[in-house]
Amino acid sequence: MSEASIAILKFHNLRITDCRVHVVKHFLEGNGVYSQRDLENKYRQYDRVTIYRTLNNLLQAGVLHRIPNESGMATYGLFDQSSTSKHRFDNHIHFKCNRCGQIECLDDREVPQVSVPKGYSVERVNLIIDGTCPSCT
Amino acid sequence: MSEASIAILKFHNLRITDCRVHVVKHFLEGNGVYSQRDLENKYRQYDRVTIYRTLNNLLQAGVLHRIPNESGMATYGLFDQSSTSKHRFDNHIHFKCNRCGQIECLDDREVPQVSVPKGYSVERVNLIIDGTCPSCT
DNA sequence: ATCTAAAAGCAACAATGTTGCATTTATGTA
DNA sequence: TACATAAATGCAACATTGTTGCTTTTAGAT
Ligand SMILES: [Mn+2]
Ligand SMILES: [Mn+2]
Ligand SMILES: [Zn+2]
Ligand SMILES: [Zn+2]
Repeated sequence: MSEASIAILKFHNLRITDCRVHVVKHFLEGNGVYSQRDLENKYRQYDRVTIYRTLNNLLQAGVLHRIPNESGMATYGLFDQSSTSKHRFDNHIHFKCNRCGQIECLDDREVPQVSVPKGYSVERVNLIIDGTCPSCT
Repeated sequence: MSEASIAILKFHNLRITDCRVHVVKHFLEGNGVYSQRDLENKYRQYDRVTIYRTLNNLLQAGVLHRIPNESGMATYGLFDQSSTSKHRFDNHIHFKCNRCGQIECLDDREVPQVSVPKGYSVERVNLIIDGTCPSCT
């Protein structure tokens, strides 16, 4: 599956490097949400600073998004890469299981319309749902 | 305004100490959301560990709640203390201004009903809106 | 006034984020 | 293919935040 990974990097005008290919591949295959820690553990061959910078690069390029997290450790998810997806550059729902800790993107769900007080303008909406996932029920 | 602060601590069966009174007072007066850093800067007379533990105590007692934040720094807000508030122990909306960085609780807004895929159960919903606040428009 | 559990202060350490710099590498061009 | 150059990597160093253990101090009950 390096092909898909490389294609994504090329599409975003990023140089093809081993670390980037591996990281994107990890997101593509896992279909989940990962912290820098997760990637460091998986790919010991790269310096943690390289992974840190890789994540930042992918974030800035719009390949990944960062997910707000009350634990204080940043987590990252792949943007839905299909051009038809409404959620590509859009609002987003995440589900966090309070049992196993797993965070998932619910890409297929619509973020409900929200109203804000007069004077506020909305740029992005992050909806984070806590609860129990199917595997932990 | 120490009175209100002390009343809250008593209500939650917490000992009345200078640090706790100051911290709760800060939240009461500011009506905003603050990080440990903010409180350390404001109240230099307390050790940062004391403020850290104070925040944790208030969190556990249910005086404060912690707000998910993609920056990786924990932020805290006061729970609406009015007993009639629907949001006292409930779901919650926060607004973060991308210009000035200020985070606010929108206590008077309802969190919209959300549907999750089959097999998932919802315990809590956090809605974080990014945009521009009235002062920065 | 005394007692005791709780809180505060201090030192130490862990985890994560961040930057500077020398070296290596990817990629466009001759 | 070889070369030039900007970008990426690895490594060291440091900043910030979170966390714990232990001793001293203190709040609140008796
Ligand atoms: Mn996501
Ligand atoms: Mn709040
Ligand atoms: Zn689970
Ligand atoms: Zn603002």
